[in-house]
Amino acid sequence: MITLRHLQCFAAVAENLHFRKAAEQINISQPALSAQVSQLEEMLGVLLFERTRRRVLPTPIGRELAERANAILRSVSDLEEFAQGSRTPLSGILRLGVLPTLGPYLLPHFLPEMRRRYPDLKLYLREESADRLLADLAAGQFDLILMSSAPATDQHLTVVPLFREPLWAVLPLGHSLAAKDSLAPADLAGELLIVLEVGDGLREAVLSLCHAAGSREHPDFRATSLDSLRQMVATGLGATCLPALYVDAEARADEQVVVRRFADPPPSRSIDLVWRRTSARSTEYRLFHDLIMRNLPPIIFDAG
Amino acid sequence: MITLRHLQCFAAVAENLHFRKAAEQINISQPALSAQVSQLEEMLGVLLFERTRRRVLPTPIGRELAERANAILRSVSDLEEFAQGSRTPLSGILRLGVLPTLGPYLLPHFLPEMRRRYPDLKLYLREESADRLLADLAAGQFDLILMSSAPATDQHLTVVPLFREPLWAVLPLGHSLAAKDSLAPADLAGELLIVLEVGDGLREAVLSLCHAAGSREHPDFRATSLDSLRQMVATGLGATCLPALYVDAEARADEQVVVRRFADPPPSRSIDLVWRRTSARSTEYRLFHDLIMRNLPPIIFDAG
DNA sequence: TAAAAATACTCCATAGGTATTTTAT
DNA sequence: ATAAAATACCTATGGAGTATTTTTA
Repeated sequence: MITLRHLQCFAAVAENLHFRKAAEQINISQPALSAQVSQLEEMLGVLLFERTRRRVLPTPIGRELAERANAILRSVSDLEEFAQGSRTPLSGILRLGVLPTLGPYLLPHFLPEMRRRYPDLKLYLREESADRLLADLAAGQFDLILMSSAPATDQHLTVVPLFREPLWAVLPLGHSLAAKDSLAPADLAGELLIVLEVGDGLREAVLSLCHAAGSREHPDFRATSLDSLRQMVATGLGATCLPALYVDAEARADEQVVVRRFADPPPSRSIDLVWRRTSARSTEYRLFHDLIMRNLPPIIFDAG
Repeated sequence: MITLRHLQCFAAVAENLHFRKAAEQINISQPALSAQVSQLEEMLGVLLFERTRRRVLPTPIGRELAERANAILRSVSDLEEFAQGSRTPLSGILRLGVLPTLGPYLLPHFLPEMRRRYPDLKLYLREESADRLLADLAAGQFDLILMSSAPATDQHLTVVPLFREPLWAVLPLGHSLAAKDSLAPADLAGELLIVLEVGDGLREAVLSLCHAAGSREHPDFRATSLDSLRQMVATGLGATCLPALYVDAEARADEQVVVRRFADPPPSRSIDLVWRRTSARSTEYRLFHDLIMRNLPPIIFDAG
């Protein structure tokens, strides 16, 4: 079997065109070097050098192979160097999974600082439902996920709470509740609330709010995205609750709907950062956590 | 030191995501495999896999490094394969040195068959003077040279005579000797012959002809290429002798000059194939020799 | 004769094997 | 209890060293 040692010896001789000098260069004895080179020639079935006592010359094949050997040795050095470089925190590739109702509204807040502080980090982003996020994290498709209400008891996971994201009431224009500055849950009594089709923390939070307030899920309409939810409210189908980061980014400027906050404590969903307990780079993920927290807009208050 | 074995073991685990299966794949025991992988992790200072008893997952760095490791292993296989392939005769690179007064007129004769029979041969051609050819052959810049009157006594060289190339007389239009069908050297008595500036067998042959015939080198003009020699004859500066392959290719069709052959035996220069005695591939060079000889035009007669 | 590579030989590092333990579900 | 990887320990291959021989200019 060919070893890197063979290639290293071969390359040294090809460079120095002299066995003794080559041996010195790589700090082995000349006989050891000779042995490696002849062994390589034996294995390849090819004469690599013309040897005369005066000079050592690579054969035509030897020249070609020397180039290839050097390329291989360089690749190995590169690999080592890459591994070395990867030890600097938050560099290399990080595959982050995130909820579709969270990613587009949270990420813009911290990505600028992330790029500034960790320019060597390549963030691969994919949006998935909560179920998929957990499954793909477990399967090794994600390194890290951002989700709502992560299962705190799973022994395989490390779950770090980030914050609670408040919900805001979103009403059609001219709705009677629009007159109030802030709402209590009970104000929603009797309302029909449009909720999301699939659960990602929002549906659950809104439903529990309904339960507390004596309001009901709209029997005919469900939405599959926050944008469509807002559109449906705008067309007067009913009211809904939307998460603060979304409201901040998209809904506040929409003049077709009215946005009202809840009186403290508002309904909210929890947002967590989750990784496999066995994952290396936990310390890096903590840095990631800190970076997100530093960049939260004032609309968010801390986890509790 | 990282070895290919390390990379092979690492790649196998990255592929199988299972130590025992990976060990089977590369025919070693599972503990040996584990040892190699942890040793590699130790050396790189990086965790390559997350190990749980249920599953083995590459870390982000591990994924990147696995790709690199695979690339390296592929390169090594390629190298071996290349060496294997190079054992077919006359394939790969062959650096051929040739005289400027010979190459352009001889090569077209055998290159077609060469390409046909040895399509994998890459012929690197460079034209140099005889001195340079010998020096660069000795220095390993050429694998093989085609020259005239190679030094037969040099112990470092293998010299194989190819053929003798006859010289033809080339005269200005209307020259008195143009009336004769073939010339004897003595016919040139009193003529002024234009000769080449540098020696590559031609100058010497022509000068010895002069000596025998009682003619003289032209005192005012010398040429540095066969084409300029012919031009100078065409402008009436004097007569000259040109080698058969050149005459065949270029001078015969020139209506500005008259070409006349010499009676047997004509003046001629010897053409030899030369390589370093220590060179591998001697048998290939013999094949090269045979191929040239098979493709000589009738104008040439064999070496003797 | 001298300079360089190849050979002879000895030694030891380590890759690899078998048996066993550890670990986590 | 089980499945998988890690650990312990032993063996033997072969890489590397020193001393010497061979080769050829």
